Amino acid sequence: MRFAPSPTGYLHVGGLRTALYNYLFAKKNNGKFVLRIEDTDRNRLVEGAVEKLIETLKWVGLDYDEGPDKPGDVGPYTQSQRLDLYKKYAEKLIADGNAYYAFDTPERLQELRDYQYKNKLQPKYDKLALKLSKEEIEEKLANGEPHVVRLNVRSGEKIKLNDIIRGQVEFETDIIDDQILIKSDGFPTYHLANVVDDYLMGITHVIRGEEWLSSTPKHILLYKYLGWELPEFAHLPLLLNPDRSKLSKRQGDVAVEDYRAKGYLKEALINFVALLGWSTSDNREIFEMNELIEEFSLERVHKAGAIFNIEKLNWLNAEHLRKKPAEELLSMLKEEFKNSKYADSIPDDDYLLLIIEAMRERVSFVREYIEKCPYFYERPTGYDEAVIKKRWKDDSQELLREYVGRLKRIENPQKEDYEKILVEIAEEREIGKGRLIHPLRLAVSGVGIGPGVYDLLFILGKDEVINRIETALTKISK
RNA sequence: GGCCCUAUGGUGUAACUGGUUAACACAUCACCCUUUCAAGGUGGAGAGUACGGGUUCGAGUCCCGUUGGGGUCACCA
Repeated sequence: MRFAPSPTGYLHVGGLRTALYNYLFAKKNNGKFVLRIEDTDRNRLVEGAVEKLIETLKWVGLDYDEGPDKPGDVGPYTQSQRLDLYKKYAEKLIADGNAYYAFDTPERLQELRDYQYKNKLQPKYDKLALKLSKEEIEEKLANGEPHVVRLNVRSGEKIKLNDIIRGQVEFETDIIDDQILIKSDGFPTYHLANVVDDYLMGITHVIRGEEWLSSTPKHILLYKYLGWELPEFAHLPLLLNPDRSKLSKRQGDVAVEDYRAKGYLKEALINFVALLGWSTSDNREIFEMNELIEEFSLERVHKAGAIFNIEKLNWLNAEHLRKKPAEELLSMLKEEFKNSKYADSIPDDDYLLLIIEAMRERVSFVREYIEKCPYFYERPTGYDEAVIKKRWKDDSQELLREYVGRLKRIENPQKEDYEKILVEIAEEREIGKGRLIHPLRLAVSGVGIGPGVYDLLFILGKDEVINRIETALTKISK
């Protein structure tokens, strides 16, 4: 198996899914997963793209057995380092009459296309170069005339493809163009390079996006002309924008790096992307990587394109986040703190651990451990007006004073103590606990929502609670 | 436009080789729980399976046609 991206700067989520399916299939079948860099387009090279790609792949946990930075049996893994190989096979194709040199100028090709377009003809190369005599070719080559190598497609044949996902697909060779195999700069095109490499690297299953389906017959022809056995093909459905067009940058984030930066967990991203076009018969939703490996099968990949629905990703993120052990959340949270406004005063571990448990069911992202409960890290800067209006009663002042009074008498109060004194007051005065709970929460946190009050009070601690209530008593009025 | 792929609620999917009122999850709404907010639980609304024919006792599942969507037609991958 292999994942063969071109280094254009970032890893597209569609690419992530392709990589994932390849990875899962390889792991499931005890095969190898190879990373190959397809950098044969010199015009689109992006500085540092390969490193970035590798880093991202590493982050999501798709480790490959062999790749540019992980030498193995079938290297090199970067196409620009395999040029002689492509040349060798191109020459073999030419020698066998299955490919040929062509010397057409871009202008002539453009004119040809314009003519064909105007006359509603199939746009294809007209095989003009095939009329050249052997001597003419020799001479042009000797003169160093710019040239390409084209695939010689005979018309009137049928190419049958048995796609694992789509079943049998047929193409007429008449509509297949004499694809350029070697460009005039000496680099191969994707078609040649990918076939040569897949064969030489022993790739048994080609799993790639559906956008490759229509050029597959060209690849099949190459295998045939080279006398090589065909690999299995599986063309994955595309990932779509909400308007059903191909997933693009214009309508949101498409780079894995973007989602990482936004705080999505790799577990959630992997889980989500796995479910875009694949499912188990019981419709299970939550998977860890090892479970995906266990369950995955190409036969259960859906055929139609899938819309990238961010709401479900958010839900999955919350699910995976909640599953994490406290220790792991702690280190992630501390990392998050470094980039927050509290970077200079990061609370100690014990304190954060309490918050983690109190907030666990209330957050979907790590950063929300900070954003959703700033009152754990600083005193309220104000009090929610709507909550004051709704919860602050005539007796609130007095009740809170009473609460503070009793709290002061307790040495080292535990969570139960905070509850006990509240219940006592409520019972003695024959009022509902809510009469106390809501003003208390407001006084101490400034807002009307959050973890259970007793948790809240206990975490803040006796001194802080007393201090905050006293401050609130001077500030809240109605 | 040619060729190819494709079509189940708003979204992602399920429904063994055709056989009960088309299931699950996300989102949405209501209720319960917790005197908060979440999480959790329960229930509701939401598709008669793009449309039209046909085969069959019976079709989301098979066949034909139509329509919609997508991909591809580069010296890009």
